[in-house]
Amino acid sequence: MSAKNFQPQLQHFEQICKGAGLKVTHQRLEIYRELLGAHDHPSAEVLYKRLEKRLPSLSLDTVYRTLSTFEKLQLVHRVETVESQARFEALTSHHHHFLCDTCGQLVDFFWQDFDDMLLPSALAEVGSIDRTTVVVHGTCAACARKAERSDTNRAATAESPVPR
Amino acid sequence: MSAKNFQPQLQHFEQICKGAGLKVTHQRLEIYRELLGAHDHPSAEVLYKRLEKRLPSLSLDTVYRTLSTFEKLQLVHRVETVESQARFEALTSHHHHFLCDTCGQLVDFFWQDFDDMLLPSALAEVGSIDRTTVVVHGTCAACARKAERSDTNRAATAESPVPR
DNA sequence: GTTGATGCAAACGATTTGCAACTGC
DNA sequence: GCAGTTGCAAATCGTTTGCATCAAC
Repeated sequence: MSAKNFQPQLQHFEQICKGAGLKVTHQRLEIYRELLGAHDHPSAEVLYKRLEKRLPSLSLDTVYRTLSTFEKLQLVHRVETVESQARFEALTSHHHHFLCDTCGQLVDFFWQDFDDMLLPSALAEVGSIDRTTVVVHGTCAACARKAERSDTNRAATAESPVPR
Repeated sequence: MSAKNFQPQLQHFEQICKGAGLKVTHQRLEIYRELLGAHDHPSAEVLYKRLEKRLPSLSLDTVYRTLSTFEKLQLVHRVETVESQARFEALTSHHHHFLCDTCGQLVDFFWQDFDDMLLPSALAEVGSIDRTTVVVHGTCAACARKAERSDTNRAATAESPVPR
């Protein structure tokens, strides 16, 4: 699976930790490495299950605590879903999310035209802005196939204007 | 507070319920009315606290159950935050959210230029799209004032391109 | 009168916390 | 060696569920 080494990212990781006065423990290193190799926005629990093979003594609490720490360090993002379980991703290039409201699958996508836009100027008085994401809700192809019913007008996709 | 009557919306509400074969109970009516008048995206618990003055026998479970029902009926939206508590809003005209990462305050804003955009065509193969929202993360003016430190370069706001 | 809705209490699942043992620096 | 970190167990919090009672149609 994740046979990659991620040398440059891991060096950056160590620098961030040391810069913040945090110890580079085995657990932190492995949790971060796992998240670098994961592209499915795993939850704390999913990460834990994957890691316990490599780190038998690891505890779920540590995964939770470590992810919170990483979030403060801006090493990972907590992803917005509407589920009860939070899901995480290591910081990579800026992207947006398609979220299947049926199965919860998250798909990343890029959207340069959006990233180049100016936000409405009215936001200036609301506060200062850290980051802006688009969340597209819908039904993924697999779920649509499963639910194939008499729904004929479900074809609204990308070549029409943004729905609602 | 919410002395408004919302006659037209409430009639629409009754029609939706009856159309779905659901009884128009006192609780459902009042929960919906409260949400119509609330503009702060209350959580189930907050709604419950506001309503128990008017409906002393109301139970929190009913609020949870009723909100889930409303969501299925597309009468309300569950709002994306990163907190543990879900927050709700009655459906109105389409808008987007500014979310203060410090205090959790949600501010609605409108963005016609965005709503008119075409989504990236690559999304067509991912699935069908129901709705698209922009979530702007940042620090609201009040929190920024409280945290006023030596942060000088916090001025990035609306007239610059979308961050990241 | 039926059927679905409510209130209550108990269960549940995700996340957090206090504390003693441990480990990186 | 010390401060920060971990693992464990217990607590917490939001939310859901089973069931008997109750109210809308």
